[in-house]
Amino acid sequence: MGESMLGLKRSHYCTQVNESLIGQEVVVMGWVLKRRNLGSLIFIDLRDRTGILQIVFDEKDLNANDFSKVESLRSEFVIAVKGLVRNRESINPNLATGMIEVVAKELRILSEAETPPFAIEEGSSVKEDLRLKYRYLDLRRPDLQRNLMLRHKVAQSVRKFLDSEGFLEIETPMLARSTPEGARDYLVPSRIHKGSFYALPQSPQTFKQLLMVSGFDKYFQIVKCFRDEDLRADRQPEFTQIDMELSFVDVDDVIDVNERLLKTVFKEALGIDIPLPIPRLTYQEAMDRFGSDKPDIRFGLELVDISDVVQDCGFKVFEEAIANGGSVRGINAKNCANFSRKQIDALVEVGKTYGAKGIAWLAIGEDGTIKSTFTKFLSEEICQEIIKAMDGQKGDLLLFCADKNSVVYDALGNLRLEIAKRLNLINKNEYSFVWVTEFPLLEWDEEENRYVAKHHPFTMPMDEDIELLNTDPGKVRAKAYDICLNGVELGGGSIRIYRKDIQEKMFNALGFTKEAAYENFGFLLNAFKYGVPPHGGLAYGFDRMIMLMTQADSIRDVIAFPKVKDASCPMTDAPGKVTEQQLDELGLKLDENNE
RNA sequence: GGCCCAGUGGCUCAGUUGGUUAGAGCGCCGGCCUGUCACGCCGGAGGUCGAGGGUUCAAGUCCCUUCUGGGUCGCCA
Repeated sequence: MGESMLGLKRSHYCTQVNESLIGQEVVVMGWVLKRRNLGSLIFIDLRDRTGILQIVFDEKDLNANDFSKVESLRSEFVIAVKGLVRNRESINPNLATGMIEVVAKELRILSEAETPPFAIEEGSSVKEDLRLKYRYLDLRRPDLQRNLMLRHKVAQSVRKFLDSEGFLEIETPMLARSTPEGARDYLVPSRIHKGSFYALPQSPQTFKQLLMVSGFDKYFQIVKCFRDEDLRADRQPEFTQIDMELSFVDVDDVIDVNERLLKTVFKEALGIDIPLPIPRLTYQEAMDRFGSDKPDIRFGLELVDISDVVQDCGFKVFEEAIANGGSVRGINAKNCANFSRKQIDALVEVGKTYGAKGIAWLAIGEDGTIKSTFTKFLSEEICQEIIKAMDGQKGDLLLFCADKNSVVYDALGNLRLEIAKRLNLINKNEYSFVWVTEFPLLEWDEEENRYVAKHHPFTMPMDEDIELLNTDPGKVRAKAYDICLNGVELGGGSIRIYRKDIQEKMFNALGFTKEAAYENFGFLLNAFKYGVPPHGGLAYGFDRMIMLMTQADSIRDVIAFPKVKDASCPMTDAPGKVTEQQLDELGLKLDENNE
């Protein structure tokens, strides 16, 4: 920005103006946040990305022409001010620059502004669609500016740490190949190869493995990924991963470098000290205790398996669930026996949302009397055994789910979160990390009637489970791990298969023929013929990480230009129609319904 | 695709069992004001109550349809 164009050159950001500059001349530039017009004395709060600075315009210091320019100032005008820094007559303790002000000698209106459609101030509750339509204004809000500045800081911290550990940042293609398994791909039609499509990557997974084959040894990338699935508060169709891969490593090596990465980044960006080592739970432990593979361990309310106690209790719902291979588990909502019937029904509804046919409950009154939906089917003795197993005390509310295990975990795991929310058991300022390890390698897909990879088809089974691939694939545990923070899956990864014989067993278990495997992953399988190091890696959801660090309610608050729920952009109106000519060039035709 | 919630001046909201001319705060416009910082004081403009249909003597309010946004389940290896 040359002096010739503006006539002035900025000397300081707003909050760089401080008491050490008193008596000196400064030039500041920014947006008019507020004006307070006292007649022949006008105050302006000037805003830039660093904060707010008060400017004073005194009629007696300026000529009439200049002062009428000051009177014309409105919110969001962009101005340049040259003036002297001085102490304020009355200080404002709520402002970082509240001790001083700039008394203006010269004003340039660089740009006028219409009245914005909503007030640009922190914490104002403006509706989401309006904010996103005028995202460039929304982004002027100090909270969003802070979020994006923290995002920058974290990205730099990650780069610095990984560089110091010998990682190389290498870019991988955005125009890639569609692969089966996993999320729906965003497709990009090829003009040259009519009828063929690129896919935007769901992750750089195969490319980073190929980089290991090439010998790059330690790779990372902060990279956009794309998944054409429905959106959520914490899910966008395009999002950013911190992606990494290392050669000559096993599970503990990947965990070690990532624990140090997290510790460094949280220290540098937030000043928070993460104690190492981060606790670990196996997948099975996480499910049994918390009903979730991304457990929030900031509070108790753990699940208790009472299947042994109730397997012959006489209550059909419980007995049948166990007989069908499921279980009966419960959680003890401490001191919630006084919940109203309506409150309890609401909890039951939560369970039903997650597939439970019902939630049985038992309330132990302060006087020891028991209110329950199901004890009438039980003997007094079994009833007492259940209470004992649940550590039920006077005032407690016990909630039970009986079903196949996946439903029991899901229903109680989410009920646990709901109860914690209602009882305010969660300390918002606590950052509780946990590794979840030993994930199942495969899970049964009811629709496709076959096993599918829980992580991806290149995930290494645990050494002691490899033989099970042939005999009992569902029992095979993988060298796969997730890092969870406060009940959110922050990242995940695995050690990859680098041995041909194991990869063949894996494809076999997945029901892939050799031909199908080569059809989809031939380039990777071919590469593995030429000397592949043992390798593994991990990828973080970068947006989610920033969301947790900023305690934002939505992932949209940490992304500059996010999409709304239907994956469109209210500001640019993307996605949009294209011309006939564009379609012709691509060899595409829309059907009548979509023209 | 299912379910839940919300749409009332520019913004955020109130609006009773359906009942005169639909209100408030902020913002905006004009005037006054030399120490404000949520400046103050005076005056003013601004609404087909998301849209369409229905019930009714009468609809912001009740019913149906639809649109928009948010949340969630399915989905997301």
